[in-house]
Amino acid sequence: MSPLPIDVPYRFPGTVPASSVGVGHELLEPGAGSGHVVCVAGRLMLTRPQGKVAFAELRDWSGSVQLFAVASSTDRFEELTRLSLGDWVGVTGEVVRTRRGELSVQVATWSLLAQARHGFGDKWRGVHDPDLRYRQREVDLWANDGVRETFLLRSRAVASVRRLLDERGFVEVETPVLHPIPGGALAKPFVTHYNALHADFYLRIATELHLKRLVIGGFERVYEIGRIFRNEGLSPRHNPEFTSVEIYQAYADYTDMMDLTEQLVAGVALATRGTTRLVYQDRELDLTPPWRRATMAELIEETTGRAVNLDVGRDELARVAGDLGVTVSPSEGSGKIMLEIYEKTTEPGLWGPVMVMDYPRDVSPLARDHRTKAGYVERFEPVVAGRELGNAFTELADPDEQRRRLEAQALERAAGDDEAMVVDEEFLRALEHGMPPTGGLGIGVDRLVMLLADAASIREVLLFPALRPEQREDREEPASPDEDG
RNA sequence: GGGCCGCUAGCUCAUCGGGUAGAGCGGGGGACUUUUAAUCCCAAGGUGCCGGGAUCGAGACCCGGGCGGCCCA
Repeated sequence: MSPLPIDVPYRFPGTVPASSVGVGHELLEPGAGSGHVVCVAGRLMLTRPQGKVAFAELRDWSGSVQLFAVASSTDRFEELTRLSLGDWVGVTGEVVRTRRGELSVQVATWSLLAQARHGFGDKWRGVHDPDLRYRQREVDLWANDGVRETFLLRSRAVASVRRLLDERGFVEVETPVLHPIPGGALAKPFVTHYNALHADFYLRIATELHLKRLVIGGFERVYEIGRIFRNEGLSPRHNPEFTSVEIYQAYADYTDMMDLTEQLVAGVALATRGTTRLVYQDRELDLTPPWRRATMAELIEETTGRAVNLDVGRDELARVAGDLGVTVSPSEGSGKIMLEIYEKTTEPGLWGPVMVMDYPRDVSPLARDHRTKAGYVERFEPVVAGRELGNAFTELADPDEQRRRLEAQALERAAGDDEAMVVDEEFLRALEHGMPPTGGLGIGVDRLVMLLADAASIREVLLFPALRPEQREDREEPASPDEDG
């Protein structure tokens, strides 16, 4: 490429959005000028030089507008026609309509704002290689239609979650990401080292325990939107770091959280898509409240025709699991077997939305015993399109019972379950100060956005999804990081 | 970890019953005073992911590895 003399200005003030240029000029006749001079800036995405005139599509965040340049009236015309696709320019000129009727900015003066040394893929087909799209999202955003709209939708979805919760009197907080012991969920953590404390710490696997401590501290309605880290595999539905919103409401139980779930999800759908009746992966999905509510046992029986519940006993559960092709290890108790049967046979086929209620107690160490059903807890998961969108309980507030549950977890951990919880004395001490009856709800923000954006893969809704580090042959291995001197 | 699919020019993709590689776009040069993925002309651009193997001959076939996608664990 012939290097152009670059004299990039420090600022290019006074621009208007490209998509707004035509506003007020709808009646401009083909071939006519408006007398109205505007500044626009963005990238050149198409160029059509024609000798002594030239056309280009200038695209900015808002959309695009055609640039029209004429050798006799455009500053440095020849230089302008030598620009490459992807170059950033700022132009000043009159709003006109060309003879063919295209509303345009007729360039009078212009500045090169940045050069694009690399292309943005095929100008018609963009880039398709998933690795390239995710690794170089800055390219994907320009090359492929719809990508920026997805992330704009995500931004609006998160904003509407905040607005809906704020309207209901919830207070947004931020709690630590680095935890001395992992807690609040059954998951493997990432480990890091805290130099100042000479101790290993864990990236949080949930925000649950700190938020409950805030309820104990008097935050009766509290929530946190934040990044969660789980040291597990990558898949089209899983990214090791993802975003959750966890919500706690004092004096409420899980039925209240079901109401809140419906209202929240439907509200976000309305705010971002204008409707609660969506299409997800070519299938209708109606998020309009109220959603169906059914127990796990009912749903398993609907799907399999078999009675799967804690009353039938472990041996019978294990037998049914075998019949259904679900493998069970000898160490698993009734609750775990029931959950596995549900997850293997029933959940993937639940299109929903449906509130799946009443989980076995021994797989739910933070939820309160069901008020009428022995062995179960008051817990539900909202399930949409065959996967859980969240998780919610009537929270366990009794410190003695919580200690027993955590000690049981610790035994399972000692027996080799590295997703089991550990006893968190700080949390237990907080519970001893008294937590009122409380409902808690967590929603996976990424999965919610997938539904709204009709995205099949979580990577489509994460700007920079987790990827293996890029192999660079032209670069040495990074030296070990220096200790802070 | 297992199965299936893929990896060819900067991008998107072809090619073939094994005979040493093509197009469009982009980038470079040129023509063009109203284009809309402008058009036309010219030239450049490839260790066919890497490494082995059978073959007179492999990008194609076989084996191993790498990376990616999907499915399963």
